[in-house]
Amino acid sequence: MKEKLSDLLKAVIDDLFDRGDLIPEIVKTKSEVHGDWSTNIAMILAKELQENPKELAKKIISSLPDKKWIEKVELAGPGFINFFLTNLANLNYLKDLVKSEGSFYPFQEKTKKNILIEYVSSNPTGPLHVGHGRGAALGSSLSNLLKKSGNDVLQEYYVNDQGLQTKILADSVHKKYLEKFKIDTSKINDANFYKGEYIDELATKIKNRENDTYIELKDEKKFIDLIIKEMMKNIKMTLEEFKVNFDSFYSESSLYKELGSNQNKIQKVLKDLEKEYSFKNEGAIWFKSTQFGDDKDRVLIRSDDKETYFLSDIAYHKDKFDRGYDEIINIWGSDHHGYLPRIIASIKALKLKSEKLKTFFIQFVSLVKKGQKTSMSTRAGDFVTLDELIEEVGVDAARFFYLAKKSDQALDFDMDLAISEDKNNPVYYIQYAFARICSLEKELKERKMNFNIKDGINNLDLLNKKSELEIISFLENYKIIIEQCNKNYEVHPICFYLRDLASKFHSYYNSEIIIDDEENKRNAKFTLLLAVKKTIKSGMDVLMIETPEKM
RNA sequence: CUCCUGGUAGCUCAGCUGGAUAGAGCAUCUGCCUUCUAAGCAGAGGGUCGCAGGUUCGAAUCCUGCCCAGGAGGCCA
Repeated sequence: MKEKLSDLLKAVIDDLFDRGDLIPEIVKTKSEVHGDWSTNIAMILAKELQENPKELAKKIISSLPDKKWIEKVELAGPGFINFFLTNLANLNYLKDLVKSEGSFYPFQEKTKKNILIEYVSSNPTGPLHVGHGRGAALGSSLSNLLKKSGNDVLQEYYVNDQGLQTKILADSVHKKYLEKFKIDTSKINDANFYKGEYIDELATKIKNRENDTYIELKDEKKFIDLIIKEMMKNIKMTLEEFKVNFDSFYSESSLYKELGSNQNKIQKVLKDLEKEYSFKNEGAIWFKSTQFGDDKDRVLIRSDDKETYFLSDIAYHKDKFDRGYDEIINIWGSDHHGYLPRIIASIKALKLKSEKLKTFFIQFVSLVKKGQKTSMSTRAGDFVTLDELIEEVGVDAARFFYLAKKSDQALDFDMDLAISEDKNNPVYYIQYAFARICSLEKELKERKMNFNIKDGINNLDLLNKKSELEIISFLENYKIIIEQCNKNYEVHPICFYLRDLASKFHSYYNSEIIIDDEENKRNAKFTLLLAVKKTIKSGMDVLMIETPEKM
């Protein structure tokens, strides 16, 4: 409908003002006194043409061709043009929705994009915690959204299996491992070792499986690889449980592999940068990132000749660009925001198109229980790992609560609310709406009545109560929300929309007998409910949250 | 000190790419189950959109300054 109105207006504006390039903004009205759709185009033009907006609006309105689907057009307020459509026209969206085969999704991108999205990428030095969960939920749902909209999406996890932290991890496990053989480890300085229970568990596991093979570390690299592999195994299990499916795990250490001609991806990128944008100072090699807007220059090779994490990350980003994506999305924890300028600087220095890179930041998560924020420390009783959170509140609630808030805002995760099984909990509230519709369909069958969609579609005009017209109109908002989400790379509006839709349904359910004695009306009502059901399913599918048929 | 995020109802948050009377939910108060799931619904009260300026026909939304909260500023990752 929006498109039809937009085309209509565009033609008129081109005619009157020779401004066919102007795309009029058409919005759904908030109040019915303003009609169904509205545009502020007259006020926009007024500014440009230095004319009275009301006069312009009048001119536009009188030039609009008569259409049978438009009931009336009104000039309102300072120059709004409000469109009132016929009830029949307002049913078009609903009809298309109901007729759609299988699952429903209202939006397709005009030009398909090839997108790489990287998220979670937590260091394999510990299990995923509740902070990672937020990135996991957002990244997977966003990927899903973009995919459904017709893009090719590759989801990638960057594994930091290289460098100091991995060595500390391996040493931490090794110490515990030695202790299993009653070997004296008191001389080992474990001040910065990882301490969690998982370290001990891993040591036990390795002892049980490999026996005393690693008491003497002849091949440290092999031991580190083994540890990382085990850590990643657990992380992958958690992700799978959380419905997060990566297409690719990109290992940092693979960047160090020789490509032939005695060079790896890191050395190659270093060479590129050294040509113009590097200098030596105090034994280290620096990148002149200040030339590209960074606050200070950054070290690429430390004075002990080791590569910095930054350098390998440049190589990683270069590789992402080389793989030929139209868009490269990073979802990072907000504590990395200061890191972005130097990455952008490196991309520019390598003469790559930095606009392709979109980085989104996720703010911190704190858990709230009985009104108290629980600290993120590993103290007993605190829920710190994602596994524990899932066990406590379930996958559905966890995903919803993560997703229901703008990601660049700090999240207070209300555990008690997430567990509650009543209308206070939006997840249950939405799922309950879906289950209620399913239950009605079941009840209909039990009463030996069947639902005839064709008949329902033909009798939709019988739905003329205020509550019915409101739902019919609101269904179309879903399409607008989905479009907006694609444009802004966000999913939280879907959560809010689904809650509102569920609310409108529950209200309708309470005010109307759905299983109407009158057959035509009954079919029309069930057609409307089918549309609600399909829309809830569609939204929940994007979020990857279950919609049980019975609760 | 510099740079990011944010500050909207008692609480948790939408709205922020400028538009019509600022929206939800929770909590509070009042009603609704012999009727398709009360895991629900209807109604009421509740606001200097942090503060002060500016831009304009119009500002919660954009700009500037200030206040408050959280975060970031390693040859760590």
